[in-house]
Amino acid sequence: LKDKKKITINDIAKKAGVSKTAVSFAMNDPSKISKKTCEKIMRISSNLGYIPNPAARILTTKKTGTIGLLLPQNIEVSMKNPFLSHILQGIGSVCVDEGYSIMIVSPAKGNINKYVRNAVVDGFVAIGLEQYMEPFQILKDRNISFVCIDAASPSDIPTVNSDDETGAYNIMKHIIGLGHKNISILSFIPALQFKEKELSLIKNFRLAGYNKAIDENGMNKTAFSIEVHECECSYESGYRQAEKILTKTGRPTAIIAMADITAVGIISYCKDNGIKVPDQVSVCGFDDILESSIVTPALTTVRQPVYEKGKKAAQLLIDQIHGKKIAMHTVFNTELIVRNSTGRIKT
Amino acid sequence: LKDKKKITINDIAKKAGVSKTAVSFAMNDPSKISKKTCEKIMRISSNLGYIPNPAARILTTKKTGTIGLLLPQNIEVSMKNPFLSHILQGIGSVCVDEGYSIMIVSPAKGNINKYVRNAVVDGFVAIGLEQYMEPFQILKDRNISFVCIDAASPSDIPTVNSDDETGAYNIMKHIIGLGHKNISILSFIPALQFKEKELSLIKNFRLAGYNKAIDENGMNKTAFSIEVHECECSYESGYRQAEKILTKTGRPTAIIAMADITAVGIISYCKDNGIKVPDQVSVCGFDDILESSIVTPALTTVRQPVYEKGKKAAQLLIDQIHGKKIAMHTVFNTELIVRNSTGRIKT
DNA sequence: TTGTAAGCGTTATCAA
DNA sequence: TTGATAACGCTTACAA
Repeated sequence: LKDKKKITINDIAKKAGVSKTAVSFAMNDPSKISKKTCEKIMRISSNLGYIPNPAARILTTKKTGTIGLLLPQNIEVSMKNPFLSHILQGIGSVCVDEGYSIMIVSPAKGNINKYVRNAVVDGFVAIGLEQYMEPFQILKDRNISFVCIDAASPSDIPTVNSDDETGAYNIMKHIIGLGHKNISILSFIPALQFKEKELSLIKNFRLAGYNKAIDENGMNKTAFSIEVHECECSYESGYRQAEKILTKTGRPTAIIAMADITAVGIISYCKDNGIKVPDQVSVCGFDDILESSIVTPALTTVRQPVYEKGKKAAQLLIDQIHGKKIAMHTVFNTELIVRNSTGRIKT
Repeated sequence: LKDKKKITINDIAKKAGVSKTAVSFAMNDPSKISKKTCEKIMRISSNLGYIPNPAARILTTKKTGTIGLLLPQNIEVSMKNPFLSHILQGIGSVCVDEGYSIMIVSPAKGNINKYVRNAVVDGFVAIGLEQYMEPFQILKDRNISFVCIDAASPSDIPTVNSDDETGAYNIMKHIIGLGHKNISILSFIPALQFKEKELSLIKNFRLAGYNKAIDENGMNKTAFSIEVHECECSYESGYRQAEKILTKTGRPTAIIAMADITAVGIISYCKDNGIKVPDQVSVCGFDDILESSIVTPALTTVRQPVYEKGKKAAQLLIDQIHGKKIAMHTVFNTELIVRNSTGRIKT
């Protein structure tokens, strides 16, 4: 840690009375040297505890054996949403098979560009990264492979998405069908700065889906009172937002969250404050994470294959790194899951 | 991605008619060159989209700006336990402030040593890593800083632990106090291979705690029927284990899991199969994750400060990397949280 | 089979 | 303020 000097390939070569080449071969491709030499080298390097310097190796091989997961929100905030756990499980399932490690690259000290630049990875899976965002250009400049999840990069970059608009449409249709007209939507907080304007597309697709359901309903649009709030995707934020929304007069009879974990927070607030779900307020979400089926009442939501999205993105990325031809745009279907947190409006 | 050749510091130097040194200064410490030169260099490198090669930089600076999180189980399995989300949030909270990225280092292709060797990091936070395990020696050989969570490394390595024995003691005392005598314990699955023998200390500490409560109870030990099963820390495994345990004759009246997520899976199994918790079987866990207070009935458990453990470990690691003197062994207290999933045995 | 030597792309040293 | 030049530690043609 302190004094003990780091052992290098030179030390081993010297001690073994061979060249650096021999040592390198012994470590990487023993077939290229005699068994005897190899054994001697391995014995010595083992005794001295020689570990090849990873950075030096990467500098020449140009292979890191790790992929980056690029997140628009800082890691602490990101991990508050179990959505990310499922993404990570999906990515992980591929990495375990393919032999890659995962590096989480996200804003720190109010800056993400630096970390995108410096990450020692072979490629990135990026969540919610649009082409207007700075990291997008950095990845281009780095000339590195990447795959986008939940983004609409209409460029030469592979994307993995869910059919957000249809999912949103279906759940709003469900809510309207239950007679709700006073509805609060809990949307996302804009993450990375845009060069141009605000147009987080996943959010817009969902809003479009919600609106479509309202428009198609046949009723006069003015019959509805729809409010959109921005909310961090976390249990605590859902809880707090519920307090804000539900203590006002003229409170909504239904809350549609864009993330299940937010909806779970809302349900907890209701429980703690004697508000009956769904009798007094219907609550629903988006994702279908584990927590949604655990909570009581179980959450009505739009299921999207989160694990599969992570898995698909990672597989695409690694195939791309390996120089394979890959599909450019993958869209997964969603499914409306009706459980017990939504119900017909009481008159 | 394909042909477009990577732009290096040489390209910029040539184009700007300056030395590599000047370019390096412009990127890293503009105060060392004239404003005019700097601007010219920055303009050119911006136009060409120059990003310094991270590996090359690290090779000379010997600083990576990332810390490794070393997990004994593969990432997919590890992420099934929300425990890890909380650890990551804690580590993340420090990294956001200190400007570090996180790399997850875990077994892949049935091998972890390779990844521990090759990880480009400034240090590690290791979970459940005992000194008898191979990665421990690799970290030593790498001469790299590391901090262990949930391990008893009685060496010169800093550790962060909970008082597992007391926590386990308290919950077993609670269960015994409710009259239970036929009890199943769901322990961990051994992860990394040991050089010597199996002695995952966190597991042993907890078992010791459970046993202590039984011994102190004053009753004849033969009055008890205690079974210990090994179980992966996941919802699904809990669910499946519940099926195995609860469909046997002479089934236990109480199940003590060493992880909350396992207990949550058990409760779900019971719900799905008409087994009343806690009337027919009491269920409790360890950790106190978010899911434990969401599930119905809410889970009786031992709270340990998971987030704080991650935070503390990361802070210790980064302080150590920065050359500060740090505390060697941190132990957090636990707290028995009695909720509704445990109850007095029905006669 | 083994060794020499040339990169790899930075940063750091030290004159100029 | 600048710019050669020497590390940094490894891999890999190419020679021997």
